Amino acid sequence: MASEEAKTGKSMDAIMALCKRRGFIYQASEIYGGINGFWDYGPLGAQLKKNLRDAWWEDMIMRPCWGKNGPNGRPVRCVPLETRIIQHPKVWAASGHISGFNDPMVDDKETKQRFRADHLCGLYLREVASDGPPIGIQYQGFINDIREFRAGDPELTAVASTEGEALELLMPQLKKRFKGVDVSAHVEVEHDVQADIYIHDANQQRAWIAKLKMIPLALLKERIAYIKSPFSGKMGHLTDPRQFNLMFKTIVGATGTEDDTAYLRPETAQGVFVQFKNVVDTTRVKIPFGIGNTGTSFRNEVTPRNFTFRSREFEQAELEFFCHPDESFEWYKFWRDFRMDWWKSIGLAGDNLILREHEKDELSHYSVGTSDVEYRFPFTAPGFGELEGIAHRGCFDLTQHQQHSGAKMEYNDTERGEILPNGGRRGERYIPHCIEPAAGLDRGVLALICEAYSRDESRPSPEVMKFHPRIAPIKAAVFPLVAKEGMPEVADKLHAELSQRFWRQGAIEIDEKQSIGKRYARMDEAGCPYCFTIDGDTLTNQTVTVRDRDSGAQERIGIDKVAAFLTEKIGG
RNA sequence: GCGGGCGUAACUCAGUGGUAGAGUGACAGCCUUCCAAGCUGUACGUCGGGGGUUCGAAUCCCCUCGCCCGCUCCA
Repeated sequence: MASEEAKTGKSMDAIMALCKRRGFIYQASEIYGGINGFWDYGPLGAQLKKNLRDAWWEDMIMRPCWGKNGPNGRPVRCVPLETRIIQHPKVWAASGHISGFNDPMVDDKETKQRFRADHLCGLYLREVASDGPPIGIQYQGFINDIREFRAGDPELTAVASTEGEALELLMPQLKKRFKGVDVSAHVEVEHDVQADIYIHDANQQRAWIAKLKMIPLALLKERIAYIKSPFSGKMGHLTDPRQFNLMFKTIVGATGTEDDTAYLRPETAQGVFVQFKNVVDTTRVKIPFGIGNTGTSFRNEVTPRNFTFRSREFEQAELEFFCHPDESFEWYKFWRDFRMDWWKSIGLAGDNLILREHEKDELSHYSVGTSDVEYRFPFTAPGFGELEGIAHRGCFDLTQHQQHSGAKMEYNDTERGEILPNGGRRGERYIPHCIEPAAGLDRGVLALICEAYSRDESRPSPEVMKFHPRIAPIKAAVFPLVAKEGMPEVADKLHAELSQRFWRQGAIEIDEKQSIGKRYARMDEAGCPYCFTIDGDTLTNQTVTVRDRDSGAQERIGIDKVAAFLTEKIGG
């Protein structure tokens, strides 16, 4: 805790206490003891999150990139879409989520590649010296090699779902090792769980050298440190096999059985890919264009922790931006940079926000580029936690769905191809590439809260939530300095006027209870940026004081200028 | 998943076998002409939950749930 504060100046315990006390975030099902990995938003948190979601929607869909041109020199075009949490189970088979997340998985710690533990095949090389048929002298060299390996430890490994596949993958390596010996011709697949591999000497004498087997889970668990990673080729680079059940199962239909199993989506993106063809066919969009989709997703996180950071139910704001393959890298860079600017614009400016380009070996097999927008949360400091990933997904997803569903995902680009005699274009058919800026709204809210939280011991109310005015859940408060001499009536009138004008953006509060200092303090904790106070002078000269949350400074403005002042500060 | 810590009022916490407390906050009233001021009063407790030991459990024991931290992990 102490080190946490030293690094960010902020205590997560204090932030969580404030979130509870002021109604930003509550534990889900708290009166029943809570439920692991789920959190609810209180009134202020719900409004804060709505403001964040609205900001995303406005800046990504309604007026993409604040009206800036894309790398093609034309305005960025995006349309919204709303797809279901529950999709046909085949969607998740096509996307790879079911196979990827329902079986014991092993990761290569170095290359970050993950694979099913039961797909790890290994060649077990035997102790040739102890038994087995004699082998010609010309092979002495590799026999010595073989002796270096202990029986039972897979020497060569591959990831494949059948032995046939594994053999294909491993044979080139075997040939390399047994240079000059024709190994492949003498592979005998005995049955579908293992294969024996032989070599032949010059006299056609056969010698058994290895057994290819799926590595049993028990062995994997016990000897994981001694098994070479099929990716890095090094021992000790594989994690223990672990059961991942990241997909949330559910059953569709009132009388449904296991046969009616469906899944709650782990990401909103697949709904967009699945409807890509419909959007193209029915809305006159032209590539390049984006499809945005916000909504709730579910993952059975292995370790939900760090307040709301890794919740099992969370909301995403994802844009799938489709473009021609040749232009995809330009768009990738464009979106990466814009998304960084966007987070800065709503208050995450400064050293706590970074853009991190993934290393090559960190990338998914289909991605040519991925960046994370990361925030230094108090609980990640001095490190950072991911807010948004901007991924170049290539044509992977559309291709997967084309293969699994049989639906053509090709786009007919009528602005490309050779020029025809009539001046038109022949057109070009291709599966578009996709750039995906995928933001976590709940993580965004948490980052905004952490960034906003500040303590100033010199103030009578030390805790202040310094939200950017655009996302602050309470936009303004109106106070009569004292609850008499006609001030409450003037305050009521101003409050009604401001509410009428700004209700879309957030709450406008009014408060006449207790001392003025206490009322300012309450608003500081809630993150309300501006307080307007009606005092004795108001009654004579029609001015009010505006108190700035962050500085505590006051200025006087005409009561009829308050709405204009707020418009300038909070937009709208 | 492993290890450690914690769980008592809305918040922060005291209470280690004998009548559940304090400060803050909230609410109401008085007062108050700019920063959690003062006075009076009020409300708020499954002591995380369940079981056990005991004449008696917030307190001791067992189980369980939740949160935090470290390791691990985060497609």
